[in-house]
Amino acid sequence: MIARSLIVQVVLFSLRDDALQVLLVPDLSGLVPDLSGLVPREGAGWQLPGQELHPDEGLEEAANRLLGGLLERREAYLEQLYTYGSAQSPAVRVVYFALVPADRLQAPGGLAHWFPRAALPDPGPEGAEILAYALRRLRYKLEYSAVGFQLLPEEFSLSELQHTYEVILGEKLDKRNFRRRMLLSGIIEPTVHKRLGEGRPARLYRYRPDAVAEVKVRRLFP
Amino acid sequence: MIARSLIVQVVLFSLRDDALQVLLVPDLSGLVPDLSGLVPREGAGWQLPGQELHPDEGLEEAANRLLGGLLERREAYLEQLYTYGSAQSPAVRVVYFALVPADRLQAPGGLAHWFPRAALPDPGPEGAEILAYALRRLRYKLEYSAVGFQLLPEEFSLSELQHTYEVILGEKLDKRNFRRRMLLSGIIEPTVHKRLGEGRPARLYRYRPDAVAEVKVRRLFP
DNA sequence: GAAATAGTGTCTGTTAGACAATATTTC
DNA sequence: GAAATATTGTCTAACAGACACTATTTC
Repeated sequence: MIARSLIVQVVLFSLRDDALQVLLVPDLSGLVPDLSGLVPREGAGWQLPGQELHPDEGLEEAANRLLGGLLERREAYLEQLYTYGSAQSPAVRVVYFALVPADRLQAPGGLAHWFPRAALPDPGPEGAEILAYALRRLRYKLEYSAVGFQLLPEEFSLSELQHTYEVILGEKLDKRNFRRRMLLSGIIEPTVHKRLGEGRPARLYRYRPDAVAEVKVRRLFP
Repeated sequence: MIARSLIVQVVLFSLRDDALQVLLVPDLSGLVPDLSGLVPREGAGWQLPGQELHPDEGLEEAANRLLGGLLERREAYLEQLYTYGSAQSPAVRVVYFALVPADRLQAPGGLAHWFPRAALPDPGPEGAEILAYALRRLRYKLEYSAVGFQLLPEEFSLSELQHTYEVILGEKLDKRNFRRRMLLSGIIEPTVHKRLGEGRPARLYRYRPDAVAEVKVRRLFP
C-alpha cells in the first residue's frame, strides 16, 4: 500500500468590507484541464488552499510557503490548528490558521478568492468541519488573548477595535465597558495620531506586544 | 528523496503515588540489539511512546492502538496535542495527549515505564518541549474544563479531587473555596457512598457528564 | 445647527480570595 | 480523649454588566 501523502492546508481569515472573510481556492480535482481559460467552471466547488509538504521542509515552513503563494507577502499571524487524518482520507492534512490585516492584503495569487463568512460556498463536509473549528478557535482566542490585533492595522481607533470584536463574535458589545476593559488591561497605548472621518476624529491606539498577551482564565474548576 | 514517515506519539499522564506521572519507553535507536535481555542499557535514554501510522488507519485509531499496546486496556481520555515536523526531523509526528485514572492502570506493556514528573529522565530536546507543552495544556484545561475527572476513579471525595488539582497545578488550594466552587458549579453530584479512612469518613461524589463541562472564560480582551 | 461619530462615569450584583472553628470517625 | 480527616460560613475587594449624556468634528 502506498504511504499517505502529507498536505499542509491553511484557513486564512481577514476582515474585509466589515465582514470576516475566508480565502478559498477552486477545487479542480476530477476536472479535465480546461485550456480555454483559468476561470473555474460553475459548480466546481471551493476548498481550503493546500500544498503537499516537500521532503526537505518543515511544516511551518510549508505553511508560510503556501501563504506566500496566496498573498504575495507572507506577513501573517500563523498558528497550527489541527491535524486531520481519518482512515478513509488518502492524505494526512496539517491545517494552519492564519490572520491577515486588511491593509496588508493584496490581490490573492492564482485563483484564490475571498468569501465572507455569511456567504461561504460549500467546502465539503470535511472542509466545513475545519472551518467551523477554525472560527471557534478564533472566537475563543479573541476572548483570552491578544489575537484580535492581528486583523487590524498598526494603528487603530477604539471603535475599529470594537468593531473587529463584534464582527468575529457576532454580537454587539457595550462601548463603555469595552473601552474601560481594553484601556485598563494595558494591552494598547495611545498614539498622537487621529483618524479623521465624518464625525469627531478618533484617537488612534497601538498594540503593545510587550504587555501580557494572555489573560488568566477564571478558575471554575476549581 | 524519500517521503517523510508519519509517526503517532502519545504523552500519557496518570496520577500515581501522589504525583503526576508520565509513561516513557526506552530509546533503543542506535543500539546494537542486546540479546542477553530486554532491560534497556544504562544511558540508553527514554522517549515518548510512538508508532508509525499504518496506511489504512486513521490518526486517532493509531493513537488508540498505541494506548492498547501500552496499557492492555485502551480506556483513556485522548486528545490531539500538536503535530511536530521540522525540516531536520526525518518524521512528522502527530502527538496525542492521554489521561488514565490510576485505578484503571495495569502494568504497562513492553518496556514502558512510569516516571514522576519531578524525576523525568532527559527525553531529548524535542521530547522536553513536547512534555512541557503537554503539561501546560493539562494545567490550562484543568482550569476551564472538566478534564481533571479523567484522572480520578468514578467516585471520589472532595479531598481527592482537590489533591488532584494541587498536584497538577503545583500549588496549594484553599479547601473552603475549592469546595464551594466545585459544588456551586454543579459539575459533581453526591453519592450515598463514603470513603473510610483514618479520620472522619468522606462523602463520595460523582462527575456529572451531563453538566456543562466548559467554563465561559472571562473576557478581558475585550 | 444638524448629523455623525468619539468619548466619558456610576451603580449594582456576583464572585474570587482570605480566613478558623466545629464535626465525625478511629485507635 | 487524642489524632486524623471532613465539613461549614463570613467578610472584603475587584470586576462584569447595565445604563445615557456630553464633546468634537464635518457639511
